[in-house]
Amino acid sequence: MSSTKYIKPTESELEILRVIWEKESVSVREVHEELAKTKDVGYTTTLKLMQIMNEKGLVKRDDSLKTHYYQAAVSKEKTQKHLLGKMINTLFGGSSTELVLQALGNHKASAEELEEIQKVLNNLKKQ
Amino acid sequence: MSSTKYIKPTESELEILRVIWEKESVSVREVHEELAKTKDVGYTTTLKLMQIMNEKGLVKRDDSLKTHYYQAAVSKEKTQKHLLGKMINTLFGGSSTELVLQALGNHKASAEELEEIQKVLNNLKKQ
DNA sequence: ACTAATTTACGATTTATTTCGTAATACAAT
DNA sequence: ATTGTATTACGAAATAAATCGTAAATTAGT
Repeated sequence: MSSTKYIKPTESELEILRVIWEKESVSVREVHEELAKTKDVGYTTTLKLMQIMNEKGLVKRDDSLKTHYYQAAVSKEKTQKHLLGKMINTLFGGSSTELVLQALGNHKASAEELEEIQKVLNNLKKQ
Repeated sequence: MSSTKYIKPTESELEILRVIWEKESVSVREVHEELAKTKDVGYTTTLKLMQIMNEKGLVKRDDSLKTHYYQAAVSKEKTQKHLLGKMINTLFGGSSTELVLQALGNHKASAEELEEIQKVLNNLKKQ
């Protein structure tokens, strides 16, 4: 029954989520300041997007004070999982292995990272 | 100089590309037939999208005959690489390892697939 | 040549997303 | 209280993406 239908964040919403995930609770100004570092965008644009995200249920808002504070309502992990799953299906014919091989092939990982992957691999092999 | 600026396919364009990548050369009808299996969409919609994709340079078109034939102008591998890279950056903080771990954790792979991954991993370790 | 069937071209509409201006509101400082 | 400053609310405009109807063109069958 849980009816937790997944809401796919748009590109801009994702940018905002990334900032929010970094902190516990943020004001629009803080998010905007962060976005403005890499992007030329107006304050009210950020505000509007965050309002929309609130309506969609992507974030939660505490409006008890003048300055509203926002928190993520969707976890980074769940979102990653969903979008990754979608990509696997639409772009890698449903094969996570294909994606993993592609990712390993094209981006260099450190020795430590390789060990981490090895561990996960070992665990999977046991089963 | 090659000025091959990467064009990001939209969702619908990607659906079409997937069909085209399967075959060498396809007509709009073939693509549409394929899409219609999973999606309720009109023929002219598919046609229009393919025309747009042609303008964008995502596909090439042979219009020497009445029925036009389309080929992919962007390879599956390059597209995968680009979109994957983008996702790693925007969603996994630039760490391909994080993505790999997430992918391995959430989708079950067969023993053969695990071996394939192991091989790649071994190669990477050597270097 | 005529008709029917299929295809492409064109353009309009709809829907989603992004953007921002202006007004209203709340608070702080004086 | 009045003024200034920062914030939110609202709505509209701009842009991008997806959809489809209708007309024109091409080909095949008769």
